[in-house]
Amino acid sequence: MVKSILDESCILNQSLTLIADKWTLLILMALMQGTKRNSELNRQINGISPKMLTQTLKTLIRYGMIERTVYPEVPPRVEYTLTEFGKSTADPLMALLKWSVDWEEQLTTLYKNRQTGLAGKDQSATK
Amino acid sequence: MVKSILDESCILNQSLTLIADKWTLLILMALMQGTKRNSELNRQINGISPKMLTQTLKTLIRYGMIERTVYPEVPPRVEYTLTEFGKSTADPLMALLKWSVDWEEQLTTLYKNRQTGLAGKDQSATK
DNA sequence: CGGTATCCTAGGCGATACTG
DNA sequence: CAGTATCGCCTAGGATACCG
Repeated sequence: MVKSILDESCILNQSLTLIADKWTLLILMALMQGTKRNSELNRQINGISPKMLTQTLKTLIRYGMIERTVYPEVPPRVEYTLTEFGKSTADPLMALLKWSVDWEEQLTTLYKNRQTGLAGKDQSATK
Repeated sequence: MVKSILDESCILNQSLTLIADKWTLLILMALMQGTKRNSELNRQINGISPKMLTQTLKTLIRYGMIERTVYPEVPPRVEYTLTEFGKSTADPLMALLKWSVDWEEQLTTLYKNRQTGLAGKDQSATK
């Protein structure tokens, strides 16, 4: 009997709307290791653009999931740290990581074969 | 020592690209209860449009996460079931559900206050 | 009922350039 | 180095209407 799942689906819907985002999750995951600077995150998160980094960080600050600390130094230094709320995402995130590793083969294959465009679309323009 | 997280971040990136989608996760979650019909899913998943339902189901079939069964009856009946691969998402999904319930208050507040537009934007047009 | 096809708009997101 | 602002593509995804 898993009826409760559907009862909760509304909450799930909300949480997914808020954080079910690739960059959001990747940033949270990266910060699980501890405080990091903007440039570190930029380097470690494969493929994120500076714009999306800053933007997502700001959102996470609004959410109260991370904290921003500015050090008044000459070469400016800003550090980001997880709050307790942010840290609380560790459980689902680790479960997801484990799953990703367990199914790595399928996932990699799917990733490579994933469609750039849409299902029945003409692919002649596949640059 | 959590270095491995970053080493795996590429796989995480891949899996997130594939399934870190609100509707995808909601559908998987709904099917955890067992086989379901199109209309059932449509009813139980809060706010999904028929188009997104069909589209996401098709993607999940391509991924090999669900199976589609057609019953050649007069009022057509089609059922969707999780494959083993699909079922394997139960762990991360349940962890996420638990987290959502644990932090329900914050999430609901954030959800209500979430911005429709962008950060520093003019909100005079907030319809 | 289940699914497809078309239209159409908001906004995600990269690229680029500029401030402190 | 950290961050903002601007432009512009291009896609997600809702609304609507039509087939088997």
